[in-house]
Amino acid sequence: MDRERKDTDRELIGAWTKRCYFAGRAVMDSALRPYDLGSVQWYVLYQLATAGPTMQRDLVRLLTIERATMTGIVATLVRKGLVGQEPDRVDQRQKLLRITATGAKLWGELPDLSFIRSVAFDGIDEADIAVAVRVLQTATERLENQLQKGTAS
Amino acid sequence: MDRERKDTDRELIGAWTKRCYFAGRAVMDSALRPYDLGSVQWYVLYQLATAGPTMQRDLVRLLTIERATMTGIVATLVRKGLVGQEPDRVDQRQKLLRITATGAKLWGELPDLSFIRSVAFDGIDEADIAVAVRVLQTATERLENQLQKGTAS
DNA sequence: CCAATTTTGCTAGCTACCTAGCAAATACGT
DNA sequence: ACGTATTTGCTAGGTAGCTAGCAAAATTGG
Repeated sequence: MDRERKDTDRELIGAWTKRCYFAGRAVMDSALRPYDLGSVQWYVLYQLATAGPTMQRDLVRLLTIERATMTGIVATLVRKGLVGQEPDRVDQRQKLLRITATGAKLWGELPDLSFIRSVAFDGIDEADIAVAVRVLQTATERLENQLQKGTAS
Repeated sequence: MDRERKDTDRELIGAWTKRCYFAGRAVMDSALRPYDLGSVQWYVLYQLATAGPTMQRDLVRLLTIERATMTGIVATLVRKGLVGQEPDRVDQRQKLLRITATGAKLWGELPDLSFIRSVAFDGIDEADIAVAVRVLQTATERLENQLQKGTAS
């Protein structure tokens, strides 16, 4: 691999990272559209259906998104009647989320989404995937670190 | 690498792709916030400052986003007075975009953003980056393909 | 030359992300 | 016990993405 190729990959990786993220979301969104569910709404439902009632702030940590973002997603699910939200008994600041009967019924009707991962990665060398994960993880950690420094000023 | 590790990487790559994309955008957004510019607004300005006046629909293809998304971004830049938008002489459907004097002035004041790529990828083996690009590109192409099929039904 | 099709950009309405700043509740240190 | 932190979730306002459907302009095929 010559020098030019190297430079090109460094320039391309950002664009492909973005495009891959949106392509995956597009397939997921399109599979969920008949059920009027977004990709993150699906994930919240998955968590509540699978692990049982969960504190909103724990879900924030699981998804690594901002509290304000979660507020909106939960509000949508509550409005649709799929999720219940009530203050925790002992810590009144926290909200406990719990899937409703309607939510559980919908969850049971949803298609299996594992085909998405298969479509994307079947047949790709597992070692290559491991390398990709390492690169993405390293870059992410450095960027998040940089953000701390940049914001701290 | 054992079987468990393999499965784990396949489960992780989606999450890290998303997180890496948002981490990069966060650093970019934070560098541009003092100038009241978003990351894609920056890219449009970059294109117009570097390559000269450009047709809106060509920019749509360059960025691989939807026409409706571009409409909004251009509207914002026009509202801020940084970009001019006028119908093309020969094809009245198309809009020609051109950086304004104000836009060019702002462009001249913007900081160099190449530090972002350096922070993220300096010191990472170029061969690993190449592998990551290949994995992301392959997955993206397959997912975009799948979307065609899923939508065509 | 004209009808049908394609291209382009728009609006409306949605998801999902963010920051900034607020208020209430809890935790902590003296 | 009490004042100061910190934690949690909220609102407001902005960016960037999407689909669906419209209207105008251009292209294409008979």
